[in-house]
Amino acid sequence: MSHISEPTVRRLSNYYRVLEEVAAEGKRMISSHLLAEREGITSAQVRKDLSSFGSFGRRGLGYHVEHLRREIRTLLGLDRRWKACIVGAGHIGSALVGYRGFADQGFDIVAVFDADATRVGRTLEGLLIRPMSQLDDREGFEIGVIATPVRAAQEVADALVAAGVQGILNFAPRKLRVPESVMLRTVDMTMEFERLTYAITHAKVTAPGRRRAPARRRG
Amino acid sequence: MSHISEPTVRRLSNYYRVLEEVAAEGKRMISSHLLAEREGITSAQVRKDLSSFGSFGRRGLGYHVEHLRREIRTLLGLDRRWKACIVGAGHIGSALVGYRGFADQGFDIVAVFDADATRVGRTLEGLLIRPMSQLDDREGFEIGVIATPVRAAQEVADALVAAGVQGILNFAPRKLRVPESVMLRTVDMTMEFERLTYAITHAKVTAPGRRRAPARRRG
DNA sequence: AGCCGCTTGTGAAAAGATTCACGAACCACG
DNA sequence: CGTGGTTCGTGAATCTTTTCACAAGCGGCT
Repeated sequence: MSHISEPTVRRLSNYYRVLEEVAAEGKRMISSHLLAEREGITSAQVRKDLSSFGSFGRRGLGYHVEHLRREIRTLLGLDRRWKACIVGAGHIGSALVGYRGFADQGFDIVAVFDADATRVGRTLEGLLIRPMSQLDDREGFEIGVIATPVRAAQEVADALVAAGVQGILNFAPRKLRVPESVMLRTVDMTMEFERLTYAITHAKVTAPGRRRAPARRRG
Repeated sequence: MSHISEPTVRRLSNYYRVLEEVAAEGKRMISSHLLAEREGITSAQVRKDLSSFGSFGRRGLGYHVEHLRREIRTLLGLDRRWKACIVGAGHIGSALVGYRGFADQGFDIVAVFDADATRVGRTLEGLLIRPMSQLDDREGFEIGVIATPVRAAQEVADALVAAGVQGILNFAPRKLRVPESVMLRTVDMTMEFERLTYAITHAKVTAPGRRRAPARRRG
């Protein structure tokens, strides 16, 4: 486990998702080939990815679904719960507070802050919207979510850093500056839209050579 | 412009964002070095990316901000408006309908559909929530957004394809199958969370061997 | 004009990621 | 116990992306 690349971590999440499905289907073991087929990648990729963390499979048998699932769970840091707060109670903030997917993966949203005095005092999914002044290091937030307009994002990031968070999930479409010790991920939905319109715009004029899917293995 | 890599398109969006900021600051020209600095990448990367689409800069001067902005705008397909519909009027769907960032980039959400009869008939930001049965090819939607629970996602994708969309933006955490002619982008927020917890979990171990820990400051 | 300080565009080199291919491990079964 | 049918783990090869480094173009100045 000398160094793990970004793509590998992304795929780890995908494998985890597939393993949950496969477990629900009642399978005990799964081969790298089957796992790969579900993800549309090669089996060698699956084995390389997993082997960079340890030797989880058994030759001739494949991977034990439940065991591998638990290993990945631990690798991703999902074997515990995370205490998070959301800053910004607008459209996106509201959606995130209500999004079940987060709680399901160990993400406990325990506070919501907003700079807008007209929102403070109301509740969101039973959670009180509190003023920014109350965002400090006394509650031990581990993760902060930025769901504010872009102009407030850097300021909020600074406040979250001051509050001692270990990681920030930023939904504002701007690169933020945080200390190296604080992990940051920015999810820019506008950018996803742009990547889609780029693909649509350029798909039309592309010759029928090699396009998206790298390999259409089975018919 | 033989073939453009995914990372290049992603960075194109970033450059576009920076150019908007720089234009707002009143600058006329910008060098690859300055552009790179804002993005935390190398200037060679910027030049390579841009030069793969054409020769937009001037030696000795840099890039003309307004001109480059327009070029990228066209490249990304943002020089026109896109007619989109959203399927799923839950938390995420509601947030997307209300999100100004989309309209600002040329994304017109003209319809919202939901399978839940109790939601149909209500309005969201002044937009009527309509039954799935009304999702067909008569309104010429170009882009479909999936904001439904994961179990409905594939079915909705099929319906969107049948309705003739050219691209799908999927917020359900599952890989979907669509014809090659339909562009698909999946945004999995749960995965972003997992990547963040992975980073936090593994950052604590100060990479033994690789590089000397420069910062031993506790955050 | 000629020189200087900059900056782009781009082959070549380096770094990084993916795929190939094969030895080794494993179970089943006679 | 040996043979056959699987499948993992992994070095080597291939493919992709990034970085380097430098010729060529540009404006300004003398």
